[in-house]
Amino acid sequence: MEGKANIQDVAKRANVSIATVSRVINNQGGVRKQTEERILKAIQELGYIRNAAARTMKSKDTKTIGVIVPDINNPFFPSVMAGIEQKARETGYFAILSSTNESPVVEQEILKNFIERGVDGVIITTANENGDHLKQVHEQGIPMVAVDRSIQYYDVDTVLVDNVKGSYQAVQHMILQGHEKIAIICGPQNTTPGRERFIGYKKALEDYNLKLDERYIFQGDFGERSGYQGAHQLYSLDDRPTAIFSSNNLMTIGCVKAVGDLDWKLGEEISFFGFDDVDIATFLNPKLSVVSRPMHALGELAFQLLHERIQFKDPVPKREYKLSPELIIRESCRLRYPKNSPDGQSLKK
Amino acid sequence: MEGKANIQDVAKRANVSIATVSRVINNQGGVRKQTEERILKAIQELGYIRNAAARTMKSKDTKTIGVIVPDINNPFFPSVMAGIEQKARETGYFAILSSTNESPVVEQEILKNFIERGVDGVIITTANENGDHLKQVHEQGIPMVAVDRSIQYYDVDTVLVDNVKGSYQAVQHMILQGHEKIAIICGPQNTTPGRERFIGYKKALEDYNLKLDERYIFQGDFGERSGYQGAHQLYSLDDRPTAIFSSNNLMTIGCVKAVGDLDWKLGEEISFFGFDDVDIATFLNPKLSVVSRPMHALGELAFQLLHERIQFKDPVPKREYKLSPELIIRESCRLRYPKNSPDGQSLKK
DNA sequence: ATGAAAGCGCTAACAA
DNA sequence: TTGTTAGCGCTTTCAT
Repeated sequence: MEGKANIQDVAKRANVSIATVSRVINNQGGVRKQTEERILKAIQELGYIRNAAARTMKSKDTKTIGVIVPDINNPFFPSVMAGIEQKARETGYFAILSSTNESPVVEQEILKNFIERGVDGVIITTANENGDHLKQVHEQGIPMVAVDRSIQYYDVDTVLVDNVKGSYQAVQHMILQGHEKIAIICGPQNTTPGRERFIGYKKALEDYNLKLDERYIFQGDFGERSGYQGAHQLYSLDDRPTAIFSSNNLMTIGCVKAVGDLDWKLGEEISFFGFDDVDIATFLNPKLSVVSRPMHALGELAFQLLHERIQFKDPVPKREYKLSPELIIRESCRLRYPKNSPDGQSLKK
Repeated sequence: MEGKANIQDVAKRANVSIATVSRVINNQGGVRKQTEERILKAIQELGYIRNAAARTMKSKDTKTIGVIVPDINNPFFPSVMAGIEQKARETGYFAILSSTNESPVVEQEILKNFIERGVDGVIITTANENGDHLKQVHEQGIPMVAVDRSIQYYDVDTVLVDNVKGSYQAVQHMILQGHEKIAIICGPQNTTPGRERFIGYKKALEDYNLKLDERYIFQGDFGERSGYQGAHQLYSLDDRPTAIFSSNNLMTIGCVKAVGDLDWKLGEEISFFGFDDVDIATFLNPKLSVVSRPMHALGELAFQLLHERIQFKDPVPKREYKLSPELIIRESCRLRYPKNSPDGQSLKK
């Protein structure tokens, strides 16, 4: 039983033809009970496992989907992946995962590899929103859905988080707490999340008649270090902000670290709101308030859309979903003027 | 160029035979420059991508390895995976990843799927150290290496972290700081890491002539909740410990949370050492001292061993590596008796 | 330097 | 109910 038994071997041992063996392997019925048992036994004894490559050559589909994420070390993605995998498994699909390390070149390679392997579809958070390199997938007629980052030049189903809404609500919350000098630590403006979270911030200020103050806008890069620098820079201002909104998890960590190092009293001298929940949020005193994204749901929905595309190849027009993030109000954003503006509503436009 | 061009199409368009096309695809040389260019052009125009399934049927190997981890949401695994992936890519291999959610049943399915796909090897952190279900891999002659958790009934190359050493050193450090009442929050004793970390603890106590005190041993399950409960239970003791060693990251988080809730002064009334570094470690005051595992190196080594097995099918005897963890001394473990025992050495056996 | 042809292991249409 | 057989797309001798 060492090595590789094939369908022939099984057929021989069970004294039937390979066609019959194939029938029982695929549960197609139409095989006498007795025969089936004999075959099953042979399979058992031989330790036979069917060769997917050979199968794929005939039946075309692989029941496999490819998943590409940019950074496996960012906890956001494993969570999304878990959602995808679960749904996939339930539906009889198998997900193969790969991480690009934010490199478009690597992404290209992986994509090609996926195509070679004949994946039935791909779910991707691209490292290059431009999307030229995704053309090949399109051309091979392989369904695709984008998660968290949209794709510019191709119409693909997309599942996003409503970044604008999330940051709008966070900033709104701060405003209603009485804050007027609200700073933002931005993400890169050439990424969708970076741009959108900034837009939400601006919109909230505008809606409440607060003017945008350049001094309170720090341009970060989604990395921890830039969050740290951001807090330092804001602290160095003569007229310091009373609240900070950080655009992602890593910058939140850096920012909070800096606030601690500066002995800037969190929740008292400086209120805080972050985009994306982080482990440390509940360990700090006060606990961090954050915008939380529905990661698992994102993954589930992505798979669902993909699966529909795989089943019905009809050219349904592109669909785009925006899931709402949730505000988790903890303790890091406190009333600015507890005496003067008890409900904050007085500020409302 | 829509759909699926195959080698035939390319051959036709370039006015050559499929054999010649195959030669250029695989860089086998022996093709006139001019012809090659014509073929390359045809490939380009047709958007041809070779069919891996068909290729595998002939040439046997897939240049693919399968990686199985138990919990993709535990940050330890993505780090290990990153190490594997990097090394694999460098070597021309492709890694497909899958997570079992600690379910032996799912693990079984994934394994079968990997075999069907003809992976050249598998790297696994099994959800079931018993290993019976790994027999099939063995029988198919597919090389395998175990990471972080060993496998009982089969001889496979194994890459572990020296858990005993790590916890020994951590506890030793506490002892040298003057602590005598040192508690441990254990992991499950039916897992290698759980057992070994407990052994290191016991050994350290023994070497320094401290007796094991049942009251200071709390049996956890590697989950955050049990860490929380552990700290509570230890706090409830009349004769409280002066130091706690936590056996893994999640329990560390729970434990520290409880210590905070109990207002048990960390670093003063209660010293602390944890196994595995955690994000929150440097956010607490005092900062947490921890045992840190070389995750990336673990992954790299695992791939390297696997690759050797794949290349040289000779039955080299099983190899087992234990990488040393590192002590990261921060601030959570302080001198117990700064006056009486300035260097702690006096305690030494 | 190039081509013809034999399979790899499987599925599915057609026969019996 | 079961068997025969024609490929799927590719790699790889063996000829030419």
